[in-house]
Amino acid sequence: MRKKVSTLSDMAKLAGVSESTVSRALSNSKLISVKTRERIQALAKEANFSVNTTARNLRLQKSNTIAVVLLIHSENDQSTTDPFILRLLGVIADELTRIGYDMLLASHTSPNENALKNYFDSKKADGMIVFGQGNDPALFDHLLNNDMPFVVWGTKDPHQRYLTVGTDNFLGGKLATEHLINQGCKHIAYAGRKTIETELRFHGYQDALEKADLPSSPLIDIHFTYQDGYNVATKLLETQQFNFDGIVAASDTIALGILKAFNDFNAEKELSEQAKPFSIVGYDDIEVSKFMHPSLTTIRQDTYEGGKRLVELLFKQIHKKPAHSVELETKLIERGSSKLV
Amino acid sequence: MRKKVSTLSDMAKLAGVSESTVSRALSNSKLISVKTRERIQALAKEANFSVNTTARNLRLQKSNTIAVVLLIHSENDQSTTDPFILRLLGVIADELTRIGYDMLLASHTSPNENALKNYFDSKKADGMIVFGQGNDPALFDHLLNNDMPFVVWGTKDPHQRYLTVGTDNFLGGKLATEHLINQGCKHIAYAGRKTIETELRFHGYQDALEKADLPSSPLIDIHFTYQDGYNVATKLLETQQFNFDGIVAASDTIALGILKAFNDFNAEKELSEQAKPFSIVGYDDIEVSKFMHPSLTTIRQDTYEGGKRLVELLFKQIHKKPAHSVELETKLIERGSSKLV
DNA sequence: TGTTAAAATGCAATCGTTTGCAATACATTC
DNA sequence: GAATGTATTGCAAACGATTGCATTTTAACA
Repeated sequence: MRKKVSTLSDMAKLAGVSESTVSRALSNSKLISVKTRERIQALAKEANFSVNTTARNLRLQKSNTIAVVLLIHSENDQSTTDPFILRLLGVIADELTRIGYDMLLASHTSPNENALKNYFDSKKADGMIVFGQGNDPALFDHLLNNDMPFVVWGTKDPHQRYLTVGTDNFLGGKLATEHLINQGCKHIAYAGRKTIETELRFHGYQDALEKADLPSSPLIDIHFTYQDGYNVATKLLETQQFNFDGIVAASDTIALGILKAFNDFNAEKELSEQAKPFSIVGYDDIEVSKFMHPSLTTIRQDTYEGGKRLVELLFKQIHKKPAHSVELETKLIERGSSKLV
Repeated sequence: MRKKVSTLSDMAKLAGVSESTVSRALSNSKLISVKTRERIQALAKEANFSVNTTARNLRLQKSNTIAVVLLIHSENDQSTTDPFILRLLGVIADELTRIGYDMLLASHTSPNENALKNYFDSKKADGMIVFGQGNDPALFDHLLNNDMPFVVWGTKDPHQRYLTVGTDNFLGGKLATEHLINQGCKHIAYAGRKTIETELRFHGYQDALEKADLPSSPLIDIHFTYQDGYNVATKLLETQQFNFDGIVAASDTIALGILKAFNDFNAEKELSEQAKPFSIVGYDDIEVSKFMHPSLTTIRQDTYEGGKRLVELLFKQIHKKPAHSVELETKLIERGSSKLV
């Protein structure tokens, strides 16, 4: 095997020209004659040479990398487990790969301004996509003040100065609830948590009930996981506190957990002791929801569209073009789980 | 706002010392007196300074980054959709973050040796974790020959010289099949594809049947998605070719797709026309499998353990320590879906 | 063939760190 | 106070690419 050529200067020697010429030839500059350009490109391919991105980035003062940051706010906030978030990450990865950018994935447990800012200061990333708005509205101010490009997945709020991509959570909560009302449900509960990102879903739920003159129950506090949905619902069932004919779940995972708890519970009971069926609507439309039996009625948050828009919006900022938060279509997907009563 | 200090030289001026001193102080070198060291560190914190990683990496000839590469072999091989892979990615991201490394995520549609090698040549990554062994055994040779550290998720094979982490696919297929046999199934089908990674599952299936003197059917070709499981099964049901009392599915997604097809089919038919129930075992144990009704019997591939081992094994290589492929525990998780007959 | 403009190439500075070595400061001892 | 040794610090050369400007080559024309 020939001595490996790993730098521009190696290539220069190999081709008998200067480093500048090689550099220009490889970037297809028309300063270089077509003949030498092609010759050098062929040579590079043959020698299996590719420029050192680190050096290149240093010189160009950019990183060609987008940081995707998961802000973890509590023990139970397992973003790296959530199928919806994971799917969204997959889409983003595809998008970034497509346009030639690298994706840097990191999760932060106790996020602070500097941790985020550091991605830019240390020139690790040219832009950032953040999951988890959290409860610290000042968290993003540092970034904003130094105009570092970033987008947040989540709810748009007039008070926030940063850009977001997400569905209309108020509308989502409302659509879900209205649907259950139309199905004839009278005692509708809301299962989930009140995070900044999802609080509006709960308000949408309350609003719909109010307009229909139906009572709203206090929120059933459940983390966004299958397991917690299952645990909490099981407890309610066992203590006979599970007396709803409709449930609005803050995520599909929660909804599926609850459904499972219900099925398991009834499976072990005599007919007389069984809990009564109920209708349920989820949120997200993760892929598996369609394949449950009964399939899950839910509010779709289109992951493909969402991922694309996040990237698109981020690059608008990077290129200093005008940009506005986007609200994805917020749509009820009607399936089997809401026809159980 | 004071002029922002963004380089070592800025810091040097600020502190009234040389760049070298700042550099050493920040890396806690004992060459620098404790007093100035602390002073400078405080100053850096206050000025919100952090070293430029790009420059640092160039100088140190490393990237502090691990590339995670998804090799996509066909249109239908949607790794970025697969819940099992996505979950594994989440674990890896957590692990890498924990030890202070960045994770670079990329998918490649038409992988070739150079595309992979390029991550090292261009100094983008110090190591690589690969998903998708594919059908080109020579694909990794370039990497091996230039001893670039990488690990592959998948099946261990004596012919392969590279390191892998994964379950014992032969055993997995066998356990799944034996379990169905023990449940009394007589006509057991295998649903999935024959990729390098999973071919052994099929052989395990065949082996178990052979040992039990039962006939094996030809493989039902299904891509590793819910949807394809659903589509193919539906077609079989409609053409009355669905006459198995047991199915070994090559993934949980396939299994769930099939179950759904079955449920949907029977829901629209008269009792007399309904397809007969069957037992089914999946593969992976994705989280949702536990929350199906009936819950899915499956072969667990522990994602947490798997992710940790991948990272661990990779770093053994990076640090030039002896390393061997690891085979994760391959275990049948018995649940409801295999007691249907 | 000589002159001039245009095309192609090369020189050298720069991006922000780290680190071997040289240089300075300080403390210690006689 | 001189001499020695030890702690601290600074100088300057890398790391590998890009690019404005200077320089050379080529082409074109008289």
